[in-house]
Amino acid sequence: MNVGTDAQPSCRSKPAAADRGYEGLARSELPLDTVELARCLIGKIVVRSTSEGVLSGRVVETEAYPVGDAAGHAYRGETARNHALFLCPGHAYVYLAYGVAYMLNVSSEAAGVGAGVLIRALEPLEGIATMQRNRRVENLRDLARGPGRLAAALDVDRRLDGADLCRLGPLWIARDPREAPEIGTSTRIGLSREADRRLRFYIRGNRFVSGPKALNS
DNA sequence: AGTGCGATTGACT
DNA sequence: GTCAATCGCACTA
Repeated sequence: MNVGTDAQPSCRSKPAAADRGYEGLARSELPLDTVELARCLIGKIVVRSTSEGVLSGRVVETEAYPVGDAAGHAYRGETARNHALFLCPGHAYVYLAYGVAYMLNVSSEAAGVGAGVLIRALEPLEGIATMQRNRRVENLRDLARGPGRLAAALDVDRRLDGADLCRLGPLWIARDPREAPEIGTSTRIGLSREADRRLRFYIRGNRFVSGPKALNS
């Protein structure tokens, strides 16, 4: 539980070690601003390192939950559950939605300020066979299309809440050498409050993006 | 202590 | 397209 929250000097970690050809993202490269971070994370690579091996995928869809957003979990202040949202940028906030699916978020804003970015979908890259086993699904397109599916594919749950994504470890973020993708914008998915804000970002035309057609144009 | 309700998914009509 | 599953949290009393 709560990997990397208390004991580690988490806001000053040295980043950027390379592993398996990926180059880790330094915390200094992450925008403090939640919406900017949501855009920045598009096209980055999430790397999950386990005893089974390495799983990875390219981020193709995110949603921002900025300061003052009534739909955000930090809206009513800090609690035991949402503590990780109040860490400095680049920490994992993982929670269980609907009692059914884990959601992987990246903390944003300065330490002490609660906000974050939900990662909603990945294009699977490495460890596809393991992801297929984790998800009990064969179809590549369905492996990590949706926030709960993504977490299941990567074997992410509350154990990784608070993990520092800017350090090599069980879960971290890397650059993608590919050219920057074209990013689309839409309203967020599955909300009743703040439903009209266009805080969802995705790679245009990417088949691993979740959500209805109407939101993916 | 009890209730309502999700940042979803998978099964089914 | 509809809908139940399932559980932790926030809120009321």
